[in-house]
Amino acid sequence: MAGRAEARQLPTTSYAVLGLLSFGEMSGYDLKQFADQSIKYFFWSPARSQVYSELRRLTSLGYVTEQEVEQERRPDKRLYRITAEGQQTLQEWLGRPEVEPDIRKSTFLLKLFLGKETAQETLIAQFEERRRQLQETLAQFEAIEQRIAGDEKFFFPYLTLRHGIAYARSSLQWTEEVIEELMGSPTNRCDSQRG
Amino acid sequence: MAGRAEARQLPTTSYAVLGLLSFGEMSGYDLKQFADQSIKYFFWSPARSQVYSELRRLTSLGYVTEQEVEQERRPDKRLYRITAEGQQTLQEWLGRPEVEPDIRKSTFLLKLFLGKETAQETLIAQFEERRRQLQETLAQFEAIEQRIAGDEKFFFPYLTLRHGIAYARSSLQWTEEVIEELMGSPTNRCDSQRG
DNA sequence: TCAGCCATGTAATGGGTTACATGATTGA
DNA sequence: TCAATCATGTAACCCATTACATGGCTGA
Repeated sequence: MAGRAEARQLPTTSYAVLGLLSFGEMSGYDLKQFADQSIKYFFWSPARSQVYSELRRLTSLGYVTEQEVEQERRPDKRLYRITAEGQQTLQEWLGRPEVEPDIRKSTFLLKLFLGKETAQETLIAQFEERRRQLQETLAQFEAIEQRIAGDEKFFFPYLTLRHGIAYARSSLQWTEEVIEELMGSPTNRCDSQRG
Repeated sequence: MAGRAEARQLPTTSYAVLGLLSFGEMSGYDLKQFADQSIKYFFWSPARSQVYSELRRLTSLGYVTEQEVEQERRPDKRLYRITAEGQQTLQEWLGRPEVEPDIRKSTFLLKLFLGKETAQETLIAQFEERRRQLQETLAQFEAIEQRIAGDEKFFFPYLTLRHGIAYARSSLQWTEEVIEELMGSPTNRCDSQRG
């Protein structure tokens, strides 16, 4: 079953799921929660339905096995465990030398790019909201940092966290600089309200 | 035609196209090139086919008009121009107060998160490649900066560029710190080759 | 009583990519 | 001669989201 020859390559998302399962046996529900507390910040926050269909695919490929668990006071669940073949597939992927560039989608920066079409007060208000969000994120990250810093078990997650913190700080600084610039120039460039 | 009542809301990508057209009349081909030199870095690098289908949609909604242009030494082309209704739709979108969080997808950080499954030399090699890419990007950005700094016409694009530069620098610094840490600890944490 | 957690799924839709298709002109 | 640029499109595929569907337990 699942001979490796016909293996058309998997989407990155599949490796993400496989990777999360390398931390231990989980249900689909657990997996979604785990993702939302970790890789969501730099990779992926899956829809519930996708988690379950992804797990079915990995099962059919022989990369994970499922085990039904009956519970009394909770709905029954299925626990998924990575197989040796899954481990091997995961490590092969991790070991590939190419480094793919990041994908980013920032509606905020898109709107800024088109800022000439926007009223200045509106833009400033959006920047202030952005600043608030960044401060919130940064605070969350720093709280997590305190919990896991120095813990060998979370060494690699900790490194990604530090990346997030560095980004939040630098982005925050840029935000504050731009707010000052926008406020310092009283309606100088284009008051483009024509509607 | 295109009464606004039935307007089910557009995907962000449509506003991106509309926004690029607010810089002036263009063909689909031009638009793709423009995107690849600007918003690609923080929002979107479209497939050719998507550009054309997006333009057809905007045309059918009345937000842009197309004009066929015959050329002698080049294939004929269609030039697209934003309409007053398109302008209005764009500005309405730009003016919305909510600030959507960014979406990021970094395969690199995902692999780092799962670093316990990876051989240390492999990880270091990937980091060095990452550093190289970041240096390259940074150099490109700084070259663009020299071209457009101070130009009123590109004030808002310039702000987004500065964001990109700040990010590249901070990310580069983090990268170098981690490389040193990974090299400084000679195979200390988990030599996890079990395959 | 009511929100929120636990737990899993199906169906419909659509955004976006890849592959396929065409073909003239320009410059190395 | 061969690659690159200019220029537009169709068809197939699929990843991913949203909406719909179910239902018991826990704690405020």
